[in-house]
Parts: sequence; C-alpha cells; structure tokens
Amino acid sequence: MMRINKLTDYGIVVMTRIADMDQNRVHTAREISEDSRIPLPTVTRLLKTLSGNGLLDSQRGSQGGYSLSRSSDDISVADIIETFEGPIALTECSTNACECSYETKCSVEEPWQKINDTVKNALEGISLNEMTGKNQNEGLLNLSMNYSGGM
Amino acid sequence: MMRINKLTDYGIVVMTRIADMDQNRVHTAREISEDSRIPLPTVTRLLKTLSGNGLLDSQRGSQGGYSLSRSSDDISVADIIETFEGPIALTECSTNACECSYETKCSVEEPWQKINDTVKNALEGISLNEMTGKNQNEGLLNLSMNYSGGM
DNA sequence: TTTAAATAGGACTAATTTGGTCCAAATTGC
DNA sequence: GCAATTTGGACCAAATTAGTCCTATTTAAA
Repeated sequence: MMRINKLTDYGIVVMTRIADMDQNRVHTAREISEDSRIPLPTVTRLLKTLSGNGLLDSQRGSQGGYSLSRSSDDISVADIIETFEGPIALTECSTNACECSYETKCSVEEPWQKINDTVKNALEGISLNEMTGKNQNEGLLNLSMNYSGGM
Repeated sequence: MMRINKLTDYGIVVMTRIADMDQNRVHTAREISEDSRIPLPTVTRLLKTLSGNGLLDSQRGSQGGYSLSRSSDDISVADIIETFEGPIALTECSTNACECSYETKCSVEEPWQKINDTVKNALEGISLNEMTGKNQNEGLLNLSMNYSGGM
C-alpha cells in the first residue's frame, strides 16, 4: 500500500538505535541486533548496506564495529530511505528518462515530478536526531512548523 | 523503491484519459483500453475497482459504460491511490493500531505520522483536472504555490 | 422476447519483488 | 596464529503483484 519496505523500516530503526547509543565507540552487529531485537543475519545485512552507502563508518577486525558517519543532525530520513530504495519517487517516470509507451502518461509526467519533489522535501526535512527518543519533542515541534503549517 | 504499484499508476492514467474525454456520454472498457493502450482485461479490472470505490459511475448493459462520478476538480490523486492501495501511509504503524514488537519503533511513531500526513496532504492537493492535458499549466502553477513554496 | 453489448464478481496462475539466511573471504587487534 | 569482526555475494522461501479468464447479471434495441 505504497509503503516503504520492511528492510527500510528496519534500517531506520537500526539507525535510530545507533544514534541513541554512545557516540564515543563503535558498535558491533551483534550488539545492535540484541538492542533492536532484529535477527542478527538481517542486521548484518542492514549494516553492510548502510555502511556501503556512507551512512555508517565501519571498522573491521577485532574490536571493530559501526558508528554514525556524521552527526545525527546531518542524516535525514530521506538519506536512509534512499540507501535502501534508491531515489525517492512514487513513479518510475520521474527517475529515469521517461520511456513510457503511452503518450498519455507524459502529460502526467510534470505533475508527478512535483508530487515526488514534495515527498522528497518532506523526508529530507526530518533528521535522524528528530527520530531518537532523546529530543522527540523538539523534533516534533520542528516538524509541525516546517511541514504542517503551510497546509 | 517506494513507488506506487503499477496498477495504481495505470489507474491514474485511465482516470486521466476519462477526464479528457467527452463528459456527456459514458465510455466502454474497450474504448478506454484502445485509448490508453492498456490491455483490455487489465482495463476492465481497473474500471471495476474504480467504480466499486465510487470514483466512476457505471452503467450496465448495452450502451453502458463508465463516467466520472464527480467533476475532475473534485477527484484527487489521493482518491485514486487510496482506491487501489488503501490508506496512504509509508509505514504500517500509522494506519493500524501499532502492534510493533520493538518498543524502539514506537519512539519513532509520531514523526512518521507527521511524515505520512505531509505526503497525504500533498497528494490530496492534486486534482485529476490538474493531471489532464487540458489545463496542465494552471495545474502546475497551483501545485507550486501550495506545496513547494513553504519548503 | 430474443439477442448482443456491457458491467460485476471472483478465481486462478505466472511473474516479480522482498525478506531472510548462510558461507567464504578479508581485515584487524591481541 | 587466533579470534572477532566486517565484506561480498549467492541463494532460497515467502509474499505480493500483475495479468488473464470464466461465468453471472443487467440493459437496450432489434
């Protein structure tokens, strides 16, 4: 029903948990799995994807683990979603060069572009920090001001 | 990649085409199929769904067919998407009673609600009329003023 | 009253996507 | 060298989606 994938959802949970943890050390997949209660094999896969896309720094070997690559203020929900699902777009038309067979569809293309931009902007406006338990209230306040006010 | 389903996309195309057609008569599935170049069996299914959810009026029997149930100004993109995919929400949490197993997730619930509302508002703001070829420019203008300005 | 042209409803299958697991390789610190 | 990690990729199972088809019902017109 037009929702993000489960893995993406997990990815956001995992990132949120890491943001809530001690920033002065790295965290192993096992630790994050136990903390989030997501099965280890799945967590390792999430972490690989997240570090591969630059949202997490990784350190190999014994005493290794993962940590945020930047401040949680500088990571947006959109960043995480795009890591797992590619460019944010409700329709294909707006990402790729439009190769649709119905000329019809193309009269519809520009409005879609706008719709997609709106969604994207909304998601880019939410920082990981705002998702954490720590400053939930501040976060929500910001959110209301930025995105609900105008409508 | 967080996109709407293909059938939903088709549904929007079909509705747009119907909105572009003569409003003074009904249109058969065959006619709409030929116009949109979407295979007939698929179109009939789309039309059944759309009329079942009240977006199209149907008339059975010979000389029957489909027509918009209301003015294209009064039908939103959100209406069409919800017809095919149910309530607009990027995460499950916000639609159903939240039954997630990670207490973590729930600290994340409220921000998501806001995000979902933003997306929903954006989609409700686009009328079918704005998707048609006819007044594409007006439509886009409105769209910019309502949804891009504030961000 | 019969026939043809439609929609309505639902079952069914194939195709695609997604979720989840696992294994072998590379790296690092002790 | 050994143990603890991440890395990369293959793989299968499960779920979802797309698409087709069949039969019943309704209606207008011949």
